Amino acid sequence: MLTPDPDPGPLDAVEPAQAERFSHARTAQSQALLEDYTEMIDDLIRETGEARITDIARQMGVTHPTATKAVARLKREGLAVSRPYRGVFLTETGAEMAERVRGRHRVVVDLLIAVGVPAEAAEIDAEGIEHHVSAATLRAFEDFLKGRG
Amino acid sequence: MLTPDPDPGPLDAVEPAQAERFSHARTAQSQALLEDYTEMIDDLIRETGEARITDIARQMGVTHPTATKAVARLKREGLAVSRPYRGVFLTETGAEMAERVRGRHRVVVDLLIAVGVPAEAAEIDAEGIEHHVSAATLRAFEDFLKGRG
DNA sequence: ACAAAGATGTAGCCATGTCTACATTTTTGC
DNA sequence: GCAAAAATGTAGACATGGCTACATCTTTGT
Ligand SMILES: [Mn+2]
Ligand SMILES: [Mn+2]
Ligand SMILES: [Mn+2]
Ligand SMILES: [Mn+2]
Repeated sequence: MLTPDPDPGPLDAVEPAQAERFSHARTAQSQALLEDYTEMIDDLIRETGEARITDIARQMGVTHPTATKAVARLKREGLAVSRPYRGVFLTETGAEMAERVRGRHRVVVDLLIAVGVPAEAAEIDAEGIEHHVSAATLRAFEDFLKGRG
Repeated sequence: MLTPDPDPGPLDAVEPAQAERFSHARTAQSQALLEDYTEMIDDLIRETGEARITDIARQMGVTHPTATKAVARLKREGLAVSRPYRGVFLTETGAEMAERVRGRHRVVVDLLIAVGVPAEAAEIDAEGIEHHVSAATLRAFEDFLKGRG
């Protein structure tokens, strides 16, 4: 192809950006499970003093081997530690993630409610939405909420 | 355990609802890929007259075997049809999904911008957020936007 | 018409995340 | 202290969604 641009068509210019967006969304999604488990384990520890595999599984709505595998991934990624037949604990990194994720979750729920989403729908949808809220978007949400005191 | 409620703890009441939310988010996520491919194939057909595997792959930012597998799933779910070495076409069901998904995507982007999210961040984040926006939330978004002329 | 280039198909690898089934360990209740 | 119950571990199946490598078909250019 010696003429590299034989009528680009309306799509060619937008293509790379769109592909990048899809790719970005896939990456965000791959973090979602880690974020949810981390936040939830932190919740369990705060509220019950420990996070057992059974509790984690029940809270996530999965079977216990699924929870075990998820915790294995958390450990592999340096977010949690655990020893056989003992509870799961967050590393410092994990605790920081839990902190950050909890705050973002709350802001997302509040934002949804602030624009008129019914509370129950806000709670449900936020659980998925939160993982795709970037730092820039989070900041905008916070500013919007602030301007409503 | 004869005493089935030996101090419920603050968490037990909230547990089932939370598990249900996580479960709901997982289900929504399993639809995300179908929605994105369907919308995007419809875009390609509108703008270039057809949707070839290579174009689909490039637009999604994946390799062509990945696109082929995704299209196989679309066909299996009754959203698309295709024949070897020919383009991909949407069924009536697929076209309806594309229509719905396109509208929701636009509303999500507009809502994000309306609450102050920078346009580029809105475009990026919407690609992931959209799949977790329920009918109730979408309606609220539309109402909010309406009340802004 | 035909060779080269491009598009598509297909096989098979890997990682993730779900499950069921079964084994083992720990905790509980008496 | 010990048997039963509960919790945890582990194996292995299945589905999904990425990828590379290679085979085959179609389109293009001369
Ligand atoms: Mn979540
Ligand atoms: Mn959350
Ligand atoms: Mn999307
Ligand atoms: Mn979209």
